[in-house]
Amino acid sequence: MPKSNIRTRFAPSPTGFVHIGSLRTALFAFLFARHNSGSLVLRIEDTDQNRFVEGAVENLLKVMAHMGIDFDEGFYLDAQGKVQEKGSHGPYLQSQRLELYKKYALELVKNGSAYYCFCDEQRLEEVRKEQVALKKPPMYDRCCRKMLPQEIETKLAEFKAAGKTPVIRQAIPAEGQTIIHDLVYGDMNYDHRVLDDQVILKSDGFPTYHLAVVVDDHFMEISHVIRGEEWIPSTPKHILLYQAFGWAAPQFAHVPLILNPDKSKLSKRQGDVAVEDFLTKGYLKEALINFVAFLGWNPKTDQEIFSLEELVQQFDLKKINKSAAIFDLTKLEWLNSLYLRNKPHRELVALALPFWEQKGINPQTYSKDYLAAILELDFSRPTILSDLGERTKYFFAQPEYEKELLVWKKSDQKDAKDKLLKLHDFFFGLDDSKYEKTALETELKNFISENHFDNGSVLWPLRVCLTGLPASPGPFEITSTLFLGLGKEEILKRIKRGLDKLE
RNA sequence: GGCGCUAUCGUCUAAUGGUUAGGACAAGUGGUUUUCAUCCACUAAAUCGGGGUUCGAUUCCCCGUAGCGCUACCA
Repeated sequence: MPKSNIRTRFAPSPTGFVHIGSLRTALFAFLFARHNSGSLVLRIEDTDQNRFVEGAVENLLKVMAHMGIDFDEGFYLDAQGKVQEKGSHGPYLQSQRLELYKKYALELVKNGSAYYCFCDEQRLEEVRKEQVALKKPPMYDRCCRKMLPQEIETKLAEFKAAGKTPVIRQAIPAEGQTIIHDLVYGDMNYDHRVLDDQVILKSDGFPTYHLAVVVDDHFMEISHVIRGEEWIPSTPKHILLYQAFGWAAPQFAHVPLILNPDKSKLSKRQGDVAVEDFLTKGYLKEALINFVAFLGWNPKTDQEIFSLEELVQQFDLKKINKSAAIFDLTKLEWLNSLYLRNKPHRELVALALPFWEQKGINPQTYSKDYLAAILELDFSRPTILSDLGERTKYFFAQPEYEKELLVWKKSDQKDAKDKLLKLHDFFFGLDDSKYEKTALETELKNFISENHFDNGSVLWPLRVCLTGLPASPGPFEITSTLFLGLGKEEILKRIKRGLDKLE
């Protein structure tokens, strides 16, 4: 596929799980790249050594691949499931780019856009305390920025002798302002006086986000930065860094936050935020993608159901809205049930296997046709797959239930027993060829009308002794399906069991 | 505290300088049905407040209010 010059990236930190917000940012970047025939780069921002989680990249790749999001550069999983790197702008792991950051931090020091800071944590803390007490915004007081060249030399030597490394801070211009031209939010103006002299190179030799993101986006030739709204306040610092380097800044598109139902920033604590959690609960990737895409974006039409391909076709940064969206599960559940209902049942079997196994059922011992048939008649019910095992367990084993359940609301125990007896005879005498669903329905309905029975008086007890449940799919389809999987004997056995209960 | 962003039914959102402010989910009611679900029909539900500009503002501007974000050698 011919590529345009549009290059965007997804740059998560390796926290070990994929946050719903991350998924949405990744999705938007992916959609934007694909819609414009651009490239999508995956970069891992592991500059905080304390945060690195083993296996995080592998997990991320797995989840993204499952969701249908793939990257042109960065990392991928090989046939053995091992993490591999690809692309001509690497390395794509920030911890492997340390020399680069250091080099460019020093370049800024040389041209006066950054400076060494020798202040220790204790002093910074005191300054901060004082400022807060005076109700002033807590910012670095730029103490080291005023140092003379000789002082700096002395301090540097002192630090070296003590085996310490000073940090490097960005020197924000004292005056003026920086305007962000955001593709989503429009123009935003920041006065330089409110910008802090941020640390850009830490004493452990790692860069902070601000330096790393600028250096990497520049050298990875990123044309569009798509990231969360929480980054807006530090964007002017990034723009200033680009200027200090003499580099052209990319375009910025900040996307609105996703909120908890209580309107705080979506976080763990308040329920699941990890994509993996939704997947293990049995949410379909299609539903998740569709749902997450509509958090902060919509096509400006009435269409609500979108495949990933359709999203790629219609995606437009201009259609992203500015206000944060609450992450409310009810619509996800609806979407999920919709996708579940529309999914080919044979395809669903593979997805359903683990949920049966959870219930102690071994689905492998049954035919695929039977499993598919079970899903087919269960399909109008579930919103997620996780309760599938519980709901369909009567297809695998005799159900347990109270005898009272056998009695239809408009009938009595004696009648129930009578009907079950007649049903037993009916099924006993029914030819195997008549167990097909529609044929069975015709036969049973004839049987009922010929005998002048009420539908309910017959169908209710039948349904109950087959399922043991107060609510289930219809009796014709259940009987027919049971016949397919467990045979006529099992049906007769369950009716007999109902009769025994009524003795 | 400072800076910034945001503001339409409960939720996701559409629309417009003049409309009965639209759709979807959820809710409620009714129909279909042996049960639940599905399906169908219907109902209720919103422009944060105050000022401007204008013949006319929900829409444009200002102020306020509220919510949120940022304010680390985290990202």
